Amino acid sequence: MKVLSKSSEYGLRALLYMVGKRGGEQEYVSIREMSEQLDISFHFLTKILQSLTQSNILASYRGPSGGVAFNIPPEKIMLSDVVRVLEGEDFFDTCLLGLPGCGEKKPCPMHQFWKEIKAALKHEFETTTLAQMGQITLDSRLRLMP
Amino acid sequence: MKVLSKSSEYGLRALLYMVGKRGGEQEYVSIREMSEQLDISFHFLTKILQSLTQSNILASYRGPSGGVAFNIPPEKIMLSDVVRVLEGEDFFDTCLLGLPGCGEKKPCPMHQFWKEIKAALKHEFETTTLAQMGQITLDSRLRLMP
DNA sequence: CCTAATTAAGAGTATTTTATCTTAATTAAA
DNA sequence: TTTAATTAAGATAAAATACTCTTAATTAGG
Ligand code: SF4
Ligand code: SF4
Repeated sequence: MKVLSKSSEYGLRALLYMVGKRGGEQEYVSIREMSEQLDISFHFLTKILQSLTQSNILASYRGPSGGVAFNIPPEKIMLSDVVRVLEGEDFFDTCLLGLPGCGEKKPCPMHQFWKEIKAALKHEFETTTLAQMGQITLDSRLRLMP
Repeated sequence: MKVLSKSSEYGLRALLYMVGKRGGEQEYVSIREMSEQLDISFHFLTKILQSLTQSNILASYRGPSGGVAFNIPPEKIMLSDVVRVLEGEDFFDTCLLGLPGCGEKKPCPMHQFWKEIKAALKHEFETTTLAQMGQITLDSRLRLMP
């Protein structure tokens, strides 16, 4: 059961790395550094973070000692914000069986159940911030989980 | 959020078609017929059903008026049985962030939540039978949902 | 026995996702 | 002002998934 694409996975890992890193404030974090620390393809990660920059979740700065930084404090960035950018707007609105147009009229026996699961997932993503995720996450997970 | 692969989607749709079809008993249903009625590639569907046959969920019969039939009554086939065959054994055992080895030691803030969601999903799939799904499903869904 | 209808099996193709490579633009610092 | 470090952007390639084609095996019925 693959919930998130590699893009989201890598994107989140990078964002969590950034949360863990910023001791004082808004310093630009090098994408190269992150790609090496997290063992993610540099160019791939660059693109992922680019789209987060274009969505104004991150700000970027080119040139030596450039990188990306939070454009919004991570206490205010919900996981759903990230996922919506990287997975698409309809991420929380799919049919369990992969069929289009979840029909309320004559639902299958899983419809109600799936509806609830989706709502729970959505709610959790919409109420969990990057900062919360970051609390425990940095080296205990990001580096050690292959 | 793509939960099931196309294989599972098509496989389930075919199985539900079969549930809806059998008026009396165990007649072999032609794969060609199903592929046309459900608008699924014949050869692709053949493979999917082949693996269900190899897993003894279905029985097959070659030659004129051959096809596939339930080897087990659909009242006793759980959705999880089908999904485990078509998606793999570890379908219900993945990490939300796509990282391997769900670690109980220092879990991220979503770990417990995701664990519960997974358990709920698993439970629902393990307690819902094909027959239950079939009750309402046949033409109201299978044909009309593109 | 012969033919047509069917599933089985495996090779081959197409599409999507994931990853890499190349070049351009920007910026700090020597 | 030159150089090196960096992100931006787009082309290309590899891998995974989804789908198609070809051939073989099986079986009912003429
Ligand atoms: S009724 Fe079932 S199959 Fe149809 S859209 Fe709802 S969950 Fe999906
Ligand atoms: S702690 Fe979070 S990221 Fe790690 S395995 Fe559990 S759910 Fe996945």
